[in-house]
Parts: sequence; structure tokens; C-alpha cells
Amino acid sequence: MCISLCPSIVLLFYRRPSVHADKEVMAATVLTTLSTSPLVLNPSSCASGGDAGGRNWKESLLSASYSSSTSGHWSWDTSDQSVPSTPSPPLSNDTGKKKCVSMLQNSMKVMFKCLWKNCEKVLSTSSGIQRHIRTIHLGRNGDSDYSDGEEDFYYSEIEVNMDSLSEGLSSLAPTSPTTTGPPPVFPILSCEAPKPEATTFIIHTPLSQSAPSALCHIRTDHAYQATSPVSIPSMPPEPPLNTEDRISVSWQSPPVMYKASAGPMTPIRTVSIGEKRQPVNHTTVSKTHTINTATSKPSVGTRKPRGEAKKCRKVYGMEKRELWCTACRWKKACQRFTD
DNA sequence: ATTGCCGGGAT
DNA sequence: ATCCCGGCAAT
Repeated sequence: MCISLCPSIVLLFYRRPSVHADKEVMAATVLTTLSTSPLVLNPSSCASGGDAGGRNWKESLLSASYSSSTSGHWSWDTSDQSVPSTPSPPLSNDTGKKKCVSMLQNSMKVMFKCLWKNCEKVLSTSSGIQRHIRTIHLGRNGDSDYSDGEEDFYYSEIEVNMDSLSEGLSSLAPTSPTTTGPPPVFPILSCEAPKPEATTFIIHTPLSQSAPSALCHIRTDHAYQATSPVSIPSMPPEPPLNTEDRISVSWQSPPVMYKASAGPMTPIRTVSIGEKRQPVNHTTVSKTHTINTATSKPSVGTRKPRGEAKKCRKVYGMEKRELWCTACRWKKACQRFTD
């Protein structure tokens, strides 16, 4: 279930290059997610093998809620701890772990991959990868129990489909950003973090999707706007029309706006900004912009000549005023019987 | 006088 | 945005 809801997620955390300095995470960016499921909020609890130490920074980051607007923009909102409104039920740690268990039972296995430059070490346990990083890359004593969590920055948890893995470990290669060939993830990072030498990211590798294609798809569309796979191709350049939107139709000189609402489509003449209602072009239009200095009232010299059609007032009469169109009732240009 | 509706005010 | 109306121009 989790797999189907979270086909692919890439979380990127990058930090200051000073390796042994503070643990402050400079920024956390959700590059993208192809799912709106809040399960992605807590992938560490899913993926980690249960080692509690040195993960506070991750959990604090991942517990930060994200918000999504209708336009598909995603942003971190660390102040709002509430779960966003999604069809999925609220996710607590327990439920997340349960889902995680079900996912793991579904031939998914969490592996730990060293992200140190030119190091492609993949181990099955977090302690193992931590020890590897501590001893090989950080130059600490491997026998020492001391760990300040520094290693967490240099390995990633990758979920591997063991079914496909059984076909050969080479299938794992596409999920690795440090393998030969154009890495699928780091080009994204290059925009924001040119040298992500200390990067931890978590990849949920889908069962039936190849990670590179998914990642490339993400990259080419919205590096920092997470959208669902459905909305990506259908994302219009402009806001979509709803039923109340107006469709502009070219009609003589003044635009005619058709308003989709209850009842028949009735053309509504509208006056654009700075545009007076224009007379019908086959009539005399000699009184344009007559400046009336004699009276305080503005000139109405540009008033449109009276049309030939009977209007609501004349058709229904004053006694049936309720039958008039709205415009006529408001003493506006008749909408029902246009000229 | 009647009709159409612009411009503007009130809510 | 919706509703109403004074007042002007055309008829």
C-alpha cells in the first residue's frame, strides 16, 4: 500500500560543508514527491532499522509538516505541525511503522548506502554503514562507541526491491546516484547545492518503476515544486477554468463575456478598463469624448443609440417587473434582448 | 411621456 | 459583488 501511494520520493537535506561543525541543517528541501500521501513525512521511521541515536535532526525535519496549495507548490512549514488534509489518515509513528512493516514484507528491504564521494559502499545495517563512515571517512576509531551522529549525514537509506534485486544486484545501480553515468539525482542538487558532499537523501524505489526515469521526470518538471504524477502533464500554463469563469469571445469591438451560470447563456456586455461602451459601428459616432464643461455631471454623449429590440420593460411591462432580466431591473443594459 | 441605460451610491 | 436609482438621451 505504501508503495502504491508513494511511488517515489526524494528528500534532500544538505548542510554546511564544514564537516565537523555544528549539526545545523541549513535547509531542507522537498525536491519532489509523486504522491500526496503524508506517509512521506516519516520515511526515516520506515527505513531505519531501529537505531535511535543520532536521528533527532532527521526526525525533527521530517516531522515538519509540508503544505500544499492548489497550485501545486509545496513548502515546508515548520510551524504547522498538523497533518495536511489528504485522503490518507493521519500518520502517527505507530501507523507509519505499521505501514513500513507491511511495505517491508512486500519484498522491500532497506539498504544503507554511503554517500561519500567516490564511495559506493552499500550495507544492510545502519550500524554497519555508520561504522564504515566513522572509520573510513571520518577517521575515527571504529572500536569507539562514541558517535555524535555525524555519520548520518553521509549515508542514505534506500529501499530496495528484493524481487528485482534477486535478478542481480545490478538492478540496484540505477537507484544509486553515485554510480557511473549521469547521476539522476545530483543534477537536481547542482542547482541549489553545487557540491553536495554531505548529503543524505532517501529514495523509495518503486517496484515497477525504474528510479531514474521517475527521478528524471521530476527533475525536468519541477525541481522544487512537488506535483503528483497526474498533475504534471496536465499542469496548465494558466489557472484552469471553472464553471464560473468567463470565456472571452471576440464580438465586434467591445468584448462579449459569456457567463456560465444557471439558465441560458446570456451575453453580457462588459466594459474593459478605460473602455467606454462603444456605439454600434454603423451608426454615427461623432460625439466621442465630448468634454462637457457646462455641467458638473459627466458627459453621457457617448451613450449608445437606442436599440430596436424591445426590452424587458416593454415586453413584460412594469406590472411584471419580476420577469425582467436582472440588468433591466437594475436599469442596466438589457441582457435578454440585446441589439 | 416613455423607454433604455449610464453613472454612481448604498450595502 | 449585488442592488437600486437619479437623470440623461433617444424615441
